[in-house]
Amino acid sequence: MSEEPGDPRLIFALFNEIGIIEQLSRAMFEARLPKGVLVSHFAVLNHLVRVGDGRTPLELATAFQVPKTTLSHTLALLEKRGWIDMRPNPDDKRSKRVWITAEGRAFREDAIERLSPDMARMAREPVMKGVDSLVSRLAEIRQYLDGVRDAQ
Amino acid sequence: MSEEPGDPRLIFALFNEIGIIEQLSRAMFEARLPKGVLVSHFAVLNHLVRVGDGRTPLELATAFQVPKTTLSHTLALLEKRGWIDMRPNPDDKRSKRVWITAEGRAFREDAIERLSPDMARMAREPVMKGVDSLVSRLAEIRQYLDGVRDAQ
DNA sequence: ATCATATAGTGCGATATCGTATTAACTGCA
DNA sequence: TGCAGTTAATACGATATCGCACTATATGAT
Repeated sequence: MSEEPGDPRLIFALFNEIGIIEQLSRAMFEARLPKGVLVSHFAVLNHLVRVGDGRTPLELATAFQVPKTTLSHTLALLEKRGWIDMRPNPDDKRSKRVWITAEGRAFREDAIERLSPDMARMAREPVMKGVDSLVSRLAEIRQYLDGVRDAQ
Repeated sequence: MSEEPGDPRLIFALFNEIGIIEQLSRAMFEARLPKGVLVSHFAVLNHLVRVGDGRTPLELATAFQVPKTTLSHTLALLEKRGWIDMRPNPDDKRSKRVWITAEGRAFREDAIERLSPDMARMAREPVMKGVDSLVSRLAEIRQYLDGVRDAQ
């Protein structure tokens, strides 16, 4: 009656494919972004627009699942470039809140313009057919992994 | 008659999920590996065993889709730790061939032992049901991206 | 055979990522 | 209220990643 257990090697294979695709997509994105701008930079700005700004650094680190020191570094860079403002968090004096500036928004829009042709081209490829269910599937796995991690 | 084009935002979402899962899985793997050993180190040793050693550094860099300077750095570390040998390539005096040592094999086996319980546990999770078709799907996309990249 | 061009690997410098430790502020309980 | 333990952010140091440039060697055209 119990479920047939899957092959552990398939889990290895899954993360292997994901690692290589991550590598390829990152290289592809960064080839389109202006020199010196990495996906990690763009991702923060994009998140601030899509999810809304006024987040704390820790909230952002959790969202991206990166150590908070990594995010601290990224935020310092974005602030130096004038793309975000970090202001004190009135609710917690240890903390801050991150706001995207007009320049940050403009940069993000420009970056999306640069990336869109590739995205649109890929979206038309037969290999991407039914990608919505693939994304759902990956989202489930991501949520599961999130949960496992939090449980540690 | 033409195919309905997919939504470019789904492609963004796809790479976003993949990026986060990569981050999570890497953190999880590295938590199990001995201190100072990264997934990038393990991946090279694993590849040398699975695909066979005697590869050139460039072949390895291509397999992992990382810049050759990155791999050069990794190989230097693995050699310093005694896990690989780099010998001249008799077919091309510019080049080298990479051989895994007995210590390298032993380390890889030990690493797999450390990782296996997690893999086995995940393989039993309902969320991983049908993961074989997911892996196939990702492999197709990876191959497509490889091709696009080579065409540049 | 010569030479222009391409390729394999690495040195170097810039930056990213991450773990550890530190500081300041918060929280909960005596 | 006071204090112990927790938490948010960051400084710092170690290492990873990557682009650029360089050297040695290979290749292909004449």
